Amino acid sequence: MKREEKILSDYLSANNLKFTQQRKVILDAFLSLEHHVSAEELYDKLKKKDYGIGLATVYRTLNIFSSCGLAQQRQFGDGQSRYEHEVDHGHHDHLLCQQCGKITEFENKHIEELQKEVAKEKGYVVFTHKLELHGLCPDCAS
Amino acid sequence: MKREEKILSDYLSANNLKFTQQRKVILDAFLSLEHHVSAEELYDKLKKKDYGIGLATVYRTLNIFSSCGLAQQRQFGDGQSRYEHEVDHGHHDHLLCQQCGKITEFENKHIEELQKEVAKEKGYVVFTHKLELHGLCPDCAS
DNA sequence: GTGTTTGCAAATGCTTTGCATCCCT
DNA sequence: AGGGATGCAAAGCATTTGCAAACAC
Repeated sequence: MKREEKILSDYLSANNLKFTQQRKVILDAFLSLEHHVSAEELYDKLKKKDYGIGLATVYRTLNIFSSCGLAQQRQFGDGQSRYEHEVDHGHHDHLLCQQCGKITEFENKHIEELQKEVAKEKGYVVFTHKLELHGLCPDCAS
Repeated sequence: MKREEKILSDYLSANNLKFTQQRKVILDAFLSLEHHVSAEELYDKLKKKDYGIGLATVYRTLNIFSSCGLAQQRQFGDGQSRYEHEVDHGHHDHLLCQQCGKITEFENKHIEELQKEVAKEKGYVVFTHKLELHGLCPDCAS
């Protein structure tokens, strides 16, 4: 059994929820897609395979994935939520192209240390952060 | 005439738009409120004064403010947009309390320099950025 | 005057919910 | 058997849009 499947399965049984066909199918589709998937995109992918899974179920399932740490929900300002895999995919931030919509990930330990300092100065206890750099990707910039 | 009023007035005439009563009233109310106002909050404030201004007009006007640089639109993930004054209020980032919703601003030149380095490494041209630190404010943390 | 703006209500787009039925455990 | 899960359609929100009347220039 895949690691992600075990995480989901454990979470479900711990909360008296059920490991249904749909949840398994949606998990596989979610993992097979690139990062930053919207509910609609996931639903479209499933529709092609004729599983008869409804959009509402996709939303409900993605919320479960968020709750058990399999996915992280993000909003980049285009009006819809996007979901990212969390397992085997450590924390990172995003570069976003305003023209073509491309999303590039990056990580910078030094920035994160400075964030901690800022939080400390202001007396905050910080659990997570979001950093987005908006501009043009290499292709669109040239 | 206030500086903000001149900015709006210039923008409107440059675009063949009109400086209406409503736009003036909404501008004053916007400036009088704290930062990070939602359209609904601004509308509620105006409703109390019985100007008869509709919510649609508030949205339309806030979009104009965004276009002429008087306001910046932000989404903190609670499902609605918030608008900030931009004039006399340089760039900054945010600390957000998950418990009470308090928003604290900060600025850190060093972090911004590192962001530029990251962008350069990845070949991006960056125009703006958003950095949010999510956690507990001093009051809620204790 | 004329073309923009307004308020209202209706429409939109994303997401959630109610409900009868279905399916895990 | 029984309580959670599903699909569908309807409801909810925040935001936008269509339209006739009102207004700025």
